[in-house]
This record gives sequence, C-alpha cells and structure tokens, in this order.
Amino acid sequence: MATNDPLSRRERQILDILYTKGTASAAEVQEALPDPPSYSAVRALLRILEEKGHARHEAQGTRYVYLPTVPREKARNSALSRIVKTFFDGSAAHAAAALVDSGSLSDDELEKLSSLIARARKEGR
Amino acid sequence: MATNDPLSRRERQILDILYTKGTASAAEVQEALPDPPSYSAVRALLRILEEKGHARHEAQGTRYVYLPTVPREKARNSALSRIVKTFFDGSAAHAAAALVDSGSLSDDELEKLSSLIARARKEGR
DNA sequence: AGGGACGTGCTAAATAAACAGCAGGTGCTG
DNA sequence: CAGCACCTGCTGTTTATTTAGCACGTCCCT
Repeated sequence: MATNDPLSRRERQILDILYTKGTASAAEVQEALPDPPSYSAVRALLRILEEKGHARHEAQGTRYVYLPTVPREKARNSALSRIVKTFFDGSAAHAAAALVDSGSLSDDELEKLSSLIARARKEGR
Repeated sequence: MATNDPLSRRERQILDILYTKGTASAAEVQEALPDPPSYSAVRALLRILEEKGHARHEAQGTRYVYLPTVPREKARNSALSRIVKTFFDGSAAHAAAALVDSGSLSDDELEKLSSLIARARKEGR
C-alpha cells in the first residue's frame, strides 16, 4: 500500500523500466535491465514490487504484463520535484531554464513552449 | 574513479544531501537523513562514497566536510536526462512544459524564461 | 498423445548493504 | 591538568537484497 518507501536498487531499476515502457512482461524487463540477472530473479523482484504496491500485473492471454500502480504523471511530477529540490534550490524555473539551455529542443518545440508560457502568464494573473 | 555505478539506497540519499547542501559534515548528513542511523553508520557510508569516487572530504579546521566530486551542474544534467528518458519519452520539451504547467513559477520567472527561449531560438537557427 | 518452449509459484542460498560499537586523538573549559 | 565533548579510523555483526533453482501447468506443434 505504501508508495513512498525506500526502494532498493533493483526495484528502482525495474520500476523505471515499467515507466519507460508503460507496460512490460517479465522477459522484457529482464532484457532491459543492466547486468541482467536470471529470469527467475527478475520475477522475484516483480513479485516484491507488487507486494509493496508499486506494480501490478494483468493477465494478457496466458501470460502476465506488469505495469506501475502509480500513474505516470504523478510519478513524474514527484521525480521532477525531487530534482528541483536537490539540484535547483527548489526553483522550478531554473530547472526549466536548464532544459531550454540543453539545446535539445527544436525550433518548433521552442515556439510551442513559448506560447504555453504566454498562456500561463495570462491565467496566472 | 567510477561515476556511473549503481549506488545503494543510503548512498544515493547521502549524495543527494551533499548536492542539496553543497557541503556537509557527517553530523549534518546524519540529521538530514530520513530514519537517521547512528553517527558511525553515517561515517561508514561516507567512507564508501569516497572509495567509490563520488564524494571527497576537505579538512576544515579539525573536522571534515564532505562534498560531491562530480560538479553539481553535471550531476543535475544527467539527473534531468534520466527523467526525460524515463517519464517524457525522451522529449526535453515535454519535461519543460510540465514544469511550466506545475504552476509554481512566478510571473517574473515566466517572463525571464520566455526571453531565454527567444534567445535560444535566435541562436539555434 | 508426446515433447518442447515458455509460462508461473515458491523457496533456499549467496552476496551486498546497513548498522553499531569501540579505541584513540584533539581541543576546549572550568 | 582533569574531564568533557566531539571528532576520526577501523572492524565485526545483523539485516536486506539479489540471486538461482526446482516443481508444476499450459499451450502449441507434429
């Protein structure tokens, strides 16, 4: 039931894979894992994640696919806010600036972001 | 020497504290730690972080202060790119949008960000 | 229907992480 | 200068994590 208890290294890695892929079978998790352990080790970890309430499985035909219980959007917001707190002295603005400065945004993306900001400024007043 | 080996739970917590505070004594780390263990346990962890090359200490008067070896800016960029990859399908733009949408930016910050984007668009062409 | 490929549940063993305690050293304070 | 408070170095033990192995079930293919 808990959702903010400390995850072990492997647990974190697996959960990240689930968030990246959205959904994954045990075999997919295994191959996405760095230094992949045995298949049954992966399954054991998945079971633990389920027990802790971070993941669940759905029967898809005869096999299971695993997925995170906490919705992606929630998880990503809390991941962002953790980073903001740790590396940007709590300033989301600085973090956003770092992303813009990273140079990985296309011209088109920059334009869209710009209009998003314009909208936020209107709403915010 | 290594900088991208898997850190254990406590190691990561401590390193995060060092990045948050910039610099910290063993005692400060201890009190910032959730569920703080004994003082000597903290010191043991700090020693491990040093061995792994993630932290170092400087003698300040008679005691030590600890600090990360990897500069904050580098660490934060790699933290950001990890999140972008995991939660935003690799799109830094989406991540930036999420930050803007978080509503935690002041009007002033929005304006500054906007002009930063304008500059990026000029340079980027 | 037999055999192979692939799935699951469970459990026990090896490895890693986390922890606390002790010995000694230094400086400060009364 | 004796005692206290606080620091460091080290080491052994406990607890959590990570892992592999085995038994069994199901589907599919020939």
